[in-house]
Amino acid sequence: MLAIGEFSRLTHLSVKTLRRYHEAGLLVPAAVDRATGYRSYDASQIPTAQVIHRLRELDVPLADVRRIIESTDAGSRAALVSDHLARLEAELDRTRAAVVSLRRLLDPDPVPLRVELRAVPEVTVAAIEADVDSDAMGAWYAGALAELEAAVDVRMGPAGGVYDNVLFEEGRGHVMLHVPTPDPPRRGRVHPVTLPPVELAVATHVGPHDDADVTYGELGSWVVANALAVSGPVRETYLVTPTEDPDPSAWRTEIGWPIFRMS
Amino acid sequence: MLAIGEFSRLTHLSVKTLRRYHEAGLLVPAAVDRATGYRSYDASQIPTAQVIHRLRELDVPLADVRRIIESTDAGSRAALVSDHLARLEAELDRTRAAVVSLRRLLDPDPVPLRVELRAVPEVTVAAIEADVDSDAMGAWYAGALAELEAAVDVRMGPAGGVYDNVLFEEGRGHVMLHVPTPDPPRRGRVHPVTLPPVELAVATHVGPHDDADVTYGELGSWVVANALAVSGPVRETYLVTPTEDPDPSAWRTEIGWPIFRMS
DNA sequence: ACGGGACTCTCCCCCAGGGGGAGGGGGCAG
DNA sequence: CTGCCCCCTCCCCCTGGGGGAGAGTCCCGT
Repeated sequence: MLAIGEFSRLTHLSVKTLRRYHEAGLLVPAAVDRATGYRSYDASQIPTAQVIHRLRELDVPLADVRRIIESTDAGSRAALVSDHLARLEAELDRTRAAVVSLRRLLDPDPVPLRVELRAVPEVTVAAIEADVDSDAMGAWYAGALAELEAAVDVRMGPAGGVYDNVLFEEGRGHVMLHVPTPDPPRRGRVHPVTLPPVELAVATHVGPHDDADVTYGELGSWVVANALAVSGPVRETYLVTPTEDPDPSAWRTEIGWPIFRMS
Repeated sequence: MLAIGEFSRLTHLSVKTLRRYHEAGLLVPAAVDRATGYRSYDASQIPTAQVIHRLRELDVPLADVRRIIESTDAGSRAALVSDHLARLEAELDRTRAAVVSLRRLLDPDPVPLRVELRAVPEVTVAAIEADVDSDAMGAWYAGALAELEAAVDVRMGPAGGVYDNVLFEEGRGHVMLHVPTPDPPRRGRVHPVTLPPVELAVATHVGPHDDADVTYGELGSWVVANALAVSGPVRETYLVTPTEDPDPSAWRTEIGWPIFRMS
């Protein structure tokens, strides 16, 4: 049996950290002296400690580490681990996108943005709606688009989306994905929605959605500079989507902000 | 001029976060109403906000973000940014190493460790010593090894290291890198050191140093199982180093733990 | 049997980088 | 004038630790 200090030396985990893992139920000492509170570890706990160490290096939250450690079944453990590796992959993608976007932002001569005013009439579409966390948007978008495409026979134009502003302010909000079609069906999550007419300031965003906020910002500057004001949820139109071109740099999204004139 | 809520919508930064950035001096509103405390932002601050957003996505600390934002010179700004990108690269390397090591740890049939007891006589070597943070170890090791190799003409064996145990417990400790040579010189940081004789439990670690702690743990288990105890700093011997083979999976390090018999 | 030093215990405060919510003032339209 | 929405500050919460105080324990040597 090993005292906490020896166990610390053997695992390269600090004494503080070992105590915290005990408290969290992650790595419970093989024995705790009732009288003194002294923790005793068994040498057989060293491999577990090292798995925890590796998972923490990968920024796996302690709660998830516990799930992995406690899963006795090798299969479910492997599944949990590969879940997290997939999460790391996704994070890496986001990091790459942020680097690309940062370079563009620091580019000394930026591409000027073209903004167009457009009056959009009332239209009835097939839509799917939900309240979504912004970090779950990617998955929701893919699923909803697939369901819409399966439910709609005749498409009369590109798909679009309507995004509540609180989504961007608070990370969660009402979103709607829609496809224009005659006589929209009502099947599964798909149902008809009538979009009200609006006047939009429209700019086209080229590239992956990760840096759409840059176009949002430029659009916002333009709106402010032209003495207009924003009212209501953002409308997006997907001109080129992953379905049509797998290369993210080819994607084209129209971003339309409902405006009214500040008289 | 924009109220904080509008600015939030335009930049996709939450109101809370904007206030925090104001407090941190990162993004100071163009005007603050003396009487009410209301913050007003100018549309020209949107690009700055987006650069900050990107840098935070890359986990750049707020203090460093401030340095980047405040550097008016485009050259020094680019240098600061690429510093952080290099840091991200290094972190990515560590993540990759952790993934590899994790897979090995979860491997159902692990490679058994061979441990050898070895009596090491007193020896006088050319050495460089320092107190080092464990996250600065890599850089320190490379620099010290280069200086040692330049200072020593005749090498009588592979280089070695002596590592204080507190380095692993507290993340900082005394370390020594040494090369056996006749008549050790005294030049720059290099000076002669006489290493006392010890009895070592020795195991060979194959692969990059990132998962050396796994071998440490196995060695520790063996030492405990054989009713021995550890005393004194760890000794390492570098049999195959990056100098000899650039492939990390070919590196070989002997890890030796000074022991004494618990009679 | 008794020091003394090394070890361990709990408890509290600190950090970054935010989020949640309370409680109170400001501004504008109906 | 009265809602209602916006904004303010202030405080506590989260994760995953680190630092240090003050007190109790263990064990070795004498």
